[in-house]
Amino acid sequence: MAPITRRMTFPKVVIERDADSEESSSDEEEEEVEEEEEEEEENGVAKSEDDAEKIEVGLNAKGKGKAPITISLKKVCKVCKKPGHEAGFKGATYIDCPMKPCFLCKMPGHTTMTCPHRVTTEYGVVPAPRRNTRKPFEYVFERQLRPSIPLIKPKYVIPDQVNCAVIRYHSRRVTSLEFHPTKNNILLSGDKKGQVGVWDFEKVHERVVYGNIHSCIVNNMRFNPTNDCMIYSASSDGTISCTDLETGISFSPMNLNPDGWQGPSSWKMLYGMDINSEKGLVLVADNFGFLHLVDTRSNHETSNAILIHKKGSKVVGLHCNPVQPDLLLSCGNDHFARIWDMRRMESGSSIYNLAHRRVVNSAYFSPISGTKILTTSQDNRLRIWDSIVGNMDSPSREIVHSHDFNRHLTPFKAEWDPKDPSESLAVVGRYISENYNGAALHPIDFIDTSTGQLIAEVMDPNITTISPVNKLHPRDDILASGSSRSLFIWRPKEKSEVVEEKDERKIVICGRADEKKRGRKYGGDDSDDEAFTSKLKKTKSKKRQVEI
DNA sequence: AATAAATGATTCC
DNA sequence: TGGAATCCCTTTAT
Repeated sequence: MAPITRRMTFPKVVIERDADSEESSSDEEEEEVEEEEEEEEENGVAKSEDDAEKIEVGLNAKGKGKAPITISLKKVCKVCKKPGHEAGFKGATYIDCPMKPCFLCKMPGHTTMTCPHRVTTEYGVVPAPRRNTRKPFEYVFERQLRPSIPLIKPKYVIPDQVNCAVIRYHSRRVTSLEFHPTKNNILLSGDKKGQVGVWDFEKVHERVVYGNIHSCIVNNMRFNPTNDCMIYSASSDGTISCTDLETGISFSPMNLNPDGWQGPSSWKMLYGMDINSEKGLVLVADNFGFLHLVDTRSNHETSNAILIHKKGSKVVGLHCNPVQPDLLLSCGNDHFARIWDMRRMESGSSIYNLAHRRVVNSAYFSPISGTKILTTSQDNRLRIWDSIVGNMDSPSREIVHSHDFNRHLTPFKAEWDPKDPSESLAVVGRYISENYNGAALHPIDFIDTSTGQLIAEVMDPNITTISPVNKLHPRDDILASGSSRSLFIWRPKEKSEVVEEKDERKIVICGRADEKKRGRKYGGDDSDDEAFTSKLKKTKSKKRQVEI
């Protein structure tokens, strides 16, 4: 092995193993340890006989004259740097550092393994006991107020099997998804690089990627309510683009960086965006706390920007109420979601301010009545705010759920199922992994927000990456998810039951324009690959697989 | 196969 | 107040 040849040139090295000895580890030591880590590599499991052991390595003949270098080699937790335990993957199961608060619920005293909120692998298990603030008379009250509430919850149809996919469709990770408002089989996808994809997932191979619409992250996309062919997109390049999907030709009704790059302190980015069709407005919000309005007819900014969140903070989400066009919901990095009356939009005039403990990744009105709000916060909690039953001082329910990653991944956003008449089903990707039959997978969770129950966790052994971006189809039982650079379409399993052995899922593996041609994992060339299953299974990641 | 980089909120000084 | 340091389950390319 390489280390041996390398050591030939080194002076005599003395490695000291003293896992049990009490000695504060200094930074310099750790640097050195890296150098000789191979000694322990072979077996991740602690070998107790190695403790307090001194190893001499090196060439005595050549090392003569030079002073031996002594290296202290201790088994140390990579998280807290303390000896006695180790955090990290053991096979497909992650072992937490016990010195840190729970990675899931953030409370001290236990790890995710023993967390009362831990999601188990069985469907429908209540993740945790949690307070129910609603008294019985409130339920009666709710029934009187909203007699349309179905008495019996409909049975949820969960799209839980990958039906088709485009692998490596985008050149960077997927950041936003949108279904076409009328054409049932068209999915729009935006990525971190600014590209926008249009995919006909019924005819799996029909796909287009437009690369010249934005220069960086596509944060949000909306169809023009009066013209199905046109989309608006908001990007971190500071522009809104209006693009004709047929031709790919676009123009920018708004550009907040007309003078180009003047440094990070002045560069404006657009995040939250929504369209108010009643008022003919595109609403966008930037990374400095401001809301901007663009008239959809003139395609020009209508008024001055309004400060709606803490000055200098990112406003990541905007949502217009589906029933009351005057109501606007915003959320952002100042740890608040805020409700506004569009008729009186001025700084500080929000009707309600919904407090969170961390950044609020998303806030959505419930899709049918618009009376409930679902928020996703980086404190690992989903919250439901019910304007009819509860007041807006505190959420009517908090659901602990793992989604707190804030770099490298697109932020997680829990979204309502637009088809659920009871307005309770929500979908959200999960960050933390679970050992599923020896593979560490990150499922996509379906949660009944009225009970906090995990209704379903969907996953596929071929998808080893996290799926932070998820969208439920407005009419069909279809889930679209963006995982890293790939797109997946899920349908209910029962619909594909006929083909149990012969898997008919369609996967298209495509390269990208700027990708270097080199040996490909998935074999073949950039052409489509229908018989994906066998190939994918051969190449699927082994890194977190354990022998069973 | 090992590693670095991309990248963003938060904390600390 | 602002810049630097820090941070637990990533993903990708080299």
